[in-house]
Amino acid sequence: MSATRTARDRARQEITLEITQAARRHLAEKGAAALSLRAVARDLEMAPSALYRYFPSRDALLTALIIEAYDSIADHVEQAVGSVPAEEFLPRWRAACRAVRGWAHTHPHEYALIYGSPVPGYAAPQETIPSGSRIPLLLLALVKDAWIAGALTDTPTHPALPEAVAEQANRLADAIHLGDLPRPLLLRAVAAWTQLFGAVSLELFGQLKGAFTDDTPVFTYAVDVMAHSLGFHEKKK
Amino acid sequence: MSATRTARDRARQEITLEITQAARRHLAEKGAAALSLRAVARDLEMAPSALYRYFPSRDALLTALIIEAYDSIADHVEQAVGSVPAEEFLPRWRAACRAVRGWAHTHPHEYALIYGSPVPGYAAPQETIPSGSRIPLLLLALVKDAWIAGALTDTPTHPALPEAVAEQANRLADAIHLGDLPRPLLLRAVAAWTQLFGAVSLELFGQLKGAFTDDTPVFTYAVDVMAHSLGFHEKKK
DNA sequence: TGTACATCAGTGAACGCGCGTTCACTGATGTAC
DNA sequence: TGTACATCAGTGAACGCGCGTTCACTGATGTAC
Repeated sequence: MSATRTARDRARQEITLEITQAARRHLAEKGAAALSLRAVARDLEMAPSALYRYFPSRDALLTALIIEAYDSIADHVEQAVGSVPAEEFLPRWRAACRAVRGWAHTHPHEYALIYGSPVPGYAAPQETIPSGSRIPLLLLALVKDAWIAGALTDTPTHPALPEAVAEQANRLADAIHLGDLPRPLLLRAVAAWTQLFGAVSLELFGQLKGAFTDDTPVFTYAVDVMAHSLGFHEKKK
Repeated sequence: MSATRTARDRARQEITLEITQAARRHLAEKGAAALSLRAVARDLEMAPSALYRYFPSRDALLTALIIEAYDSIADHVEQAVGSVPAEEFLPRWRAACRAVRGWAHTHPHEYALIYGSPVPGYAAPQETIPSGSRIPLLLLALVKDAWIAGALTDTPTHPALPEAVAEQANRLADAIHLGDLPRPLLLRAVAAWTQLFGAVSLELFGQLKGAFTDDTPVFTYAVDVMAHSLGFHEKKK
């Protein structure tokens, strides 16, 4: 029967897991470029050819790791946001940003794999999109929730939206069901997203080296400036 | 005499140039990871070992390319900014941002080399810092000039600067002689810088894929939002 | 429950590739007298 | 100006490395009767 799990099935699942775990360890320690099938096989004391029973190619293994990494950071952010009461919008926003940076710092190579320069000779397949979209969707949802709850200060109307921008904003809003979320707010949320990842990337990739002795307060402040520009604010007591 | 240039000297200089040019071509076509000494040597129809007369190692060649790339983008931005009258601050800002994105689009692999994930096994030496700092310094100078000219609207004071942030801002201002440029303004300029590169990187590295059908107007709008948050504005006629 | 065959995991050797770097060498260019 | 020696560019072979992938194979597990 189809529900019966044979010993083979079970072994297969376990070993697949062991392979991705070993691969993730290599990725974490040396980075994506140093990740080779042979190295993973050595780690597991298998013949290199044995891995081909589990992954059809190195690229397939890479894809699995990319999806894992996206899910790992998204889980981390979700968990951080979830630990703040739902109506505390500003703290939720801060928690999300802090979680992105925190994960990046504890998983630098994984971060580089998904948000750094594309791996040479590797084209990310469609399968990575759902996991890769989780964080931007989460950030947009956070903004939308706050807006619906009436918790944002008046959205700035300046600068006015040129036609072409409004069109792009409408398309995106339709695609991901944002309803009538004000378009300037939507665009600011996208900008906040780009800034968040820009700040983390520049820091992690060494571009900020020398500018500050401690990047943390600067990042935290930048997050608050972003939050402010989105209309988040401290609750009145 | 020391001023005399022998044929050997001249040849050496020319060939060094040919090597970096060939290397840059490889970099532009296939990316940094595919850049090998042997491939460059093949291109120039030299023995691979001959390159060691010009560069002590592959890493030295990479360093040369990194510096070239930083200088290339900085030249491009400087030229774009320079072609706008000095007192037109908002147009200058827009020109700078557009130039960064434009260069990134025409030189994607070079952009990835300098602003993407660090090349595995390669640690950027100190020598790259002066060239790498040119753009941030240029952006900060632009903001400072506008401020000195009194061309910015009142700098927002909210959110207030926590002590730790003020300290970092002061250090940076001292280090690069920004005088009494208001600290919130300075920090917003840094944030604008991170957003600029964040937007370009996310777009170039494929994270925005699917969100918009045309990224240009969205980018342009984001630049104007940034400019607005820095106090840039259209001149009154 | 027992047997015959099909499926599948894993092995080990091999292929063909490209890489950075070293080394002893040849021959041309530069320099001191 | 001419000669003797030193410097340096470039060659070609070699070293040692690691990689992804293929293939014919053995032996264990699963399945149909």
